[in-house]
Parts: sequence; structure tokens; C-alpha cells
Amino acid sequence: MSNPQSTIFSERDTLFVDVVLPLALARTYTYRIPADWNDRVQLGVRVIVQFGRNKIYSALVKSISREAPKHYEAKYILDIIDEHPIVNLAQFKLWDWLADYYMCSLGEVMQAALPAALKLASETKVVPSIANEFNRSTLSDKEYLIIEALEVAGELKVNDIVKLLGQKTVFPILKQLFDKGIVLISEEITERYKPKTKAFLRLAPDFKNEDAKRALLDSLNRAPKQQDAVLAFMQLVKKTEEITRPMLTEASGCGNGAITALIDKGVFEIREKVVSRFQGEDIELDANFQFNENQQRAYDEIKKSFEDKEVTLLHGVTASGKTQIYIRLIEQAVAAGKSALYLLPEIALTAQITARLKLHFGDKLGVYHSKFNDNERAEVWHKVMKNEFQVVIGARSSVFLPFQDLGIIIVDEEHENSYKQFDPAPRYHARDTAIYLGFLHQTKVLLGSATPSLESYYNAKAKKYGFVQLLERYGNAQLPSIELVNIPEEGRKENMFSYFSGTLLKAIDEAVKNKEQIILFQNRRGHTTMIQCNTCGFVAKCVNCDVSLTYHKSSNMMHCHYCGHVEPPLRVCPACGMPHIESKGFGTERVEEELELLMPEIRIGRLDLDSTKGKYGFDKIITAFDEHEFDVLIGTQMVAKGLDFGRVSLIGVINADTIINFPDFRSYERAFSLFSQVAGRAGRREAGGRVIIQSYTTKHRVLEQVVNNDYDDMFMTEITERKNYLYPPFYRLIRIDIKHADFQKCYDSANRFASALRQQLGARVLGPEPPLVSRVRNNFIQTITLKIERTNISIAKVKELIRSVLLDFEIDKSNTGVRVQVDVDPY
DNA sequence: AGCACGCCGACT
DNA sequence: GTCGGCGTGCTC
Repeated sequence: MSNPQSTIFSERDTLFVDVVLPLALARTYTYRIPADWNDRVQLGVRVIVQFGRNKIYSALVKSISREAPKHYEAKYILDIIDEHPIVNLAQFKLWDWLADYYMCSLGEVMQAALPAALKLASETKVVPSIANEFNRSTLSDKEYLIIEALEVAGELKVNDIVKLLGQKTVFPILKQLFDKGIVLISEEITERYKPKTKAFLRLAPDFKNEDAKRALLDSLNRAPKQQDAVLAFMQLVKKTEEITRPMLTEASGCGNGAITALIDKGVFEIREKVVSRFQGEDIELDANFQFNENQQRAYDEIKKSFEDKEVTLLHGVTASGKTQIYIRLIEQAVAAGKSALYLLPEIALTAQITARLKLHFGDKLGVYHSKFNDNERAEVWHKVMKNEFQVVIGARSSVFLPFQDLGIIIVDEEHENSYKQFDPAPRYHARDTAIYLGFLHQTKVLLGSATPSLESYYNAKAKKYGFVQLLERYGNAQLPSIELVNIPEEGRKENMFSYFSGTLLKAIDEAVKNKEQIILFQNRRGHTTMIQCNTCGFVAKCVNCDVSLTYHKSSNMMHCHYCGHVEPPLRVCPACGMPHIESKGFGTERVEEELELLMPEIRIGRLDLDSTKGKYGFDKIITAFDEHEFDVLIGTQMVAKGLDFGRVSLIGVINADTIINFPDFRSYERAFSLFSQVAGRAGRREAGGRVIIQSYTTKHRVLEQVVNNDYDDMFMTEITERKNYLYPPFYRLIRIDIKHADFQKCYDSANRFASALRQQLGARVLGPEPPLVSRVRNNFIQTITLKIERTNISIAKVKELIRSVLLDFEIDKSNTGVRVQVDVDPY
């Protein structure tokens, strides 16, 4: 990219730059450019600055001017890292919007936006790259020194290198080494996403024609086993291209040795192919797919909607073939020379969907999510910048990539709350950010979901968004049948066995007999979620947080799910000394245990945060289940989202009530989405599937709506509630958390903050009140909630007001040490 | 976010 | 009499 700035400043000008530091600082800082670097500064390049006493950071040039600061002497920048900008103007606009809308600092946005590898700081660790061979003679003295030291130490902090070389500015040298692939930026989490590959055999190209095949068989006359193997292979290859070694040993009846010999001779070649860990929606991986009638209609409607609407909502049921529509739209953008962004929630970003897009977009496709390590993310960043990746599929943070000219943005599963970042700031919602990104690029945004968020559906109904429906399943896929089981009623009929109704147990048994698989859903992990004394009512609570401890059988310890605190289980009550300790509430561990007792012959696996710890834990369990190593998978939310297993015919929800009765204004909406999604895990095939939901309140309207698959009814009842109780989309919410280790201080500060706000905003200010969990990690929390109507007052004005109250608050000495967190749209 | 400056308790 | 506790204020 050419540098527009360099032409307007003459060489004699003294230039100053405002830089963003990767810290939670409210403002930018001004530094001076040494005159002979004038033509090297550009917006969006990184520079090295000293900030404070002796800390060095890579900061980002946000603006350039000739105005010297009036009240202080600007420091010189120490160096310029980049020849070309790493952040473009549209990105800066997006950052400004984010900082303003979500009320955080630019530095915080920068932290979230840039991969760590682009944010060098004194404490950043550098490691030698193992992968790359390089020619030592091409290294400069200083580079050589660094490499030598790295090979001895294994890892160096940037600061160590500063000492080693005896100079402050080592980033440019490191960048050189980094670009050459000689060193890598280290990070705490080294866990890497590894796609699953399978080895397939194929005949070497030399033997492709018939003559060569005959000659080959002749030549193997004295090796009958190998001859058999080749013959068996030729039979197999007629049926499938994907022949594995076990398949061939079975078909030919010869041992592994013969095949190995053939591989050594160069007759067979091994081809590693990335395979999906997941069974797909049963839609063919055909690059030249044809839309069916419904898809074509939806597609045409979307195109029409794009003519006059910036955002369009596609309400498409699971397995309706939405992805193909997305692919077509992306193809069009690419054909027009533009790029495309396809957002998915982290958990739904499976190898399967990636493989499908790869088939269509090949080398133009970049994948961006947290399972990639940071060096890989930096690589994606650069390739997007250079427009080598025209299509990006990614999770939340991919809205930050340096797109030049977007032609379409797709936000799939737009209702997913994992699009919202809760901690740390910026507490942004990727769907809403994507909509703003679309505005910046003057491009269309398509939101897709089987159970749209109430806000989006409302916007669609109100004609603010375009609206397209695709309510027919693709091919012959049947909707599963959903049954409700009333727990108290079954109890009276003596048809409850532990947590399982007779109906559910019978269905599990049948499915296992049919060699089908079962997913059981229980939204709590651990064994026992509450440990209470039967005599005095004492409850085991965390010492740091205001939550009850969960007993985990695997560790035989009580755990706090908020801070990680662990203590041994109670034998007697610490309050009254009596040994009557009772367990209430149950999690996945307990469900697993009870099912094992009831049905000892079936194989059970568990998928939750505990069982997936450690490297590849998640993948291991998923793969094992996919390969039918066990019959039943018990899990939390994790099992509900994005995973598709071909053999699953039965889904059981152990207890629906904890989800329905969660104290939050979105709980019914969320329950509806969750149960609908869980149900969608079954019956993706022709056979349909069975879903059994156990509950104490089977008459609950949400459950009825789930059974009837009636999104519209859910929408109508919920939207009325929202209107009556002043919730989104009719009102905007801003949540302000006040935190301090001392309860009284927290309480007093929160009250001062609330009354300051109330002076201007009146009854729009609610609280302060303690949140559901009012103490976390030894910090007390008080929450103030603002409900802002969409008429009378502008949200910008409200935010300005909060900012000024915040400023006064920070000046007031009685609030020292109290932390304030603002969360805009906290849902 | 760091980091230094600064003013009060337990140690050589 | 000093070492160090972390409160608070600043960083261009």
C-alpha cells in the first residue's frame, strides 16, 4: 500500500505521532519522529517506544501531525518496525467504534484485535523455531548472537535480548528473524489444533495404465502374497478411492508385511488425508452442487433483500442446507474480486465445515480461531492483509482481521451467546460488530440461525432487517420426535430409577441393541453440586467466592467453579459437628455413575470441562464416540452445539428445569434454542430420531413450544414479556459492576455511583444489588443496571454521562481501589 | 497495566 | 535504626 502521508509532509517538518499502546489506557500518546525517518512513518505501522521508566512496547501509529504537544516534551520513538502498515484505516474506524460503543479504551481493543505475535513487549518470550532450516552464514552478527543464546537457553525474553545485545531496540532484528521463520513468539498455551488425518493407499501413477498393471502383476510372480494384495486393491478401488491398510489386509487375506513391501517398492503410495472428526449433515461434498427448489427460492430472496437491506436474517432450520447458500454467496463475492468473512461460534468451527469450504475455495481460504496458536494467527493476519486469503472462516475475533474490501459477511448461528465476549474488555458482540464492519465496507451482512435471537427476529419483523425463511429440511432428513417425561408423575408410578425415567432407560436399551448411540444432556458438571448438613443446614461454600462447592468424584475433592479453589470433602459438619452430610443437586459425573449402576453392560463416555482437560482431551472423546467406542455420551452444553454424529438416534435431557428456571431475562429464549439444538443432534438422517426431555414442569410453555417446534409462538410470548418488563429489544441494557475486596467499601462506592447516575437518569438506574454470585475471587460485587428506552434519550448521551460520572468517581478518594466494569448490551 | 515514590510496622 | 508492606499517581 502506498503511503498517503509521506507526500504531504516535507522533509524538514518535525513529525509527531499519536500511538495506541497495548494497555488499558484511555488515551493515545504523542511521540516525536526523528527527522530522517519522516518518510518511513505511516498510519498503522508499529513503532517502538519507551513508555514510563524503562518499559518498551510496540505501539501502533494512529495519527500523524506536525503539531508539537504544548505541555510536555515528546519523547522520540526508538524505531519503526514495519515497512507496511499492519492495520488499515477501516480497522481503526472499527476500533474507534468499539471503544466508544462498548466503553473501553483503544488499548484494550488493540489487545483483543492483534495476535500476540504482533504485540511485542519487553516480557514477550522468543523461542527458536525447530521447523526451519536456515543458512547461518546469512545471519548478521547480532542475529547470530541471538540464535546462539536461544539455542543454549531454549527461550529468551525480549528484555534478555536487550541485555545481550546492549541496545534498546531489538524488535526490528527480531522481526527479521521472525519473518524468516527462524524464531517464534512463544506463548503460554502451546496446545495446537491438529486436524485428524487418515492414511489411504493408492497405486503409484506409474502403474495407472493397463499394460503397466499387467507388467506389475507379472513381476510379482515370485511374491504371491504381494500379488494377492495388488489384485485385492484393484477390486477395492472400483468401489472406493479411500482404501486403508486394514481394509486391504482384510480383503486380500495377506499380512501387513506384504503391503509394507509394496509401499517400499513404490507400488503403493500413502496419501494422508484430513478427515472430519464428525459425521456430516448428509449433504454431499460436491463442488458443483445444485440447489434444491427451496434453497434456490431462499437464495433468490436473499439476493433481492440485499438490494435494499444492509442486514438480512436467514431463518433456516437445522439440516436445511444453509451452508450451500453461504458458499454460493461467498463465491459471488470472490468472483467480484472482493473478500468474504464467515463467522461461526468457536465450538461449531469443526474440521467438517472447514473441509467443505476448503473444497470450494482452496488456498484462498483462511481459518482463524483460538485453537490455532499465535504464530499461525499472525500468519493468517498477514495473508488477509496481502489479500492472499480472500475467504476467512473464523470465530468471534476474526472481525478484527485486516480486510481490504469485504464483499459479504455471514454470521452463522447468530443467536449463540458465545459471540459475546464477557471478560476482559472489550466486551463486544461479534454479530453486532460484524454489522458495523459491514457498514464500514459498504457490504451486506447475512445472519443465519435455526433459532434466531429475539433481537434479530424482531428487527426482521420490524423490516429493519431483510427476512428470509428456509424451513424445509434438505433431502429426506426427518425432524426428530420430542417427548416430554414428567418426573414427579413417573415417580408416583414408581417408574423413576435414580435420575432416569423408565421411558428413557428403555429407549437407551433399545438404541444400544440397534447399535445406535445416545447423547445425554445434563447442564452441570461434577458429581454433587451442593453439600449440605442435614442437622443445621450449613452449606459448603468457597472461601473466596459466594458459591456452593461442587464435589468431584474423580478428584475426591470439593471444587469452586468460579475461582478453582479446592478442598477435601466434609466428613462432619464444620458448623455443628454432626456427621449428617447430604448431597443435593447432581452433575454429569453423578449421571454417569448412576447410569453405570443401572446398565453396567453399556459403554459410557463423558464430555464436559473436566473430562476434556489436557491436550486434545476434547478431540479424543469426540473421536472415540464417533468411532463407536462407547454407546452413551453424557455431557454439558458442549454436546449440544455443532457436533454431528451419524449413529446418534436418541437424545435425553436429564433435567430441563435448571435451564428453564435460570434467573435471567433470556432464560426461556435460551432454553428454547438449547433444547431445539439438542434435538437437532438426533435424526439428521432419514430415520429421524427420538428426543426425551425429563422435567418437573412438563406443562411449561417453553417445553410445549419446543415439542411443537414452534419458534413463532415462543417469539410472540417472549417479545410481549420483553416489552412489559422493559428489556431488549425495546430497551437497551448497560450493566455496571463495582468490585472491591471490602464489602462495605464496595457497597458504599456502588451506592455513590448509582445516585450520581440517578441524578441525571432517574428511574432508568436500577440497583445497586448483589449479582447472582456476589463475591468472586475474594472480591465483592455490586451491580447497577441501566435500562435505556429508545426514545427521548440518545444512547450516546447516556454513555457520555456514564463517562463523566466515572471520571468524578475516580477522582473521589473514598473510591480508591474500587474497580468499575461497564458492560454494554450485557447479554 | 507496570513501576516508582512514599509513608508506617517487624527485624538485624 | 533499616527492610519492605502496598496505597497512589503517572506514563507522551
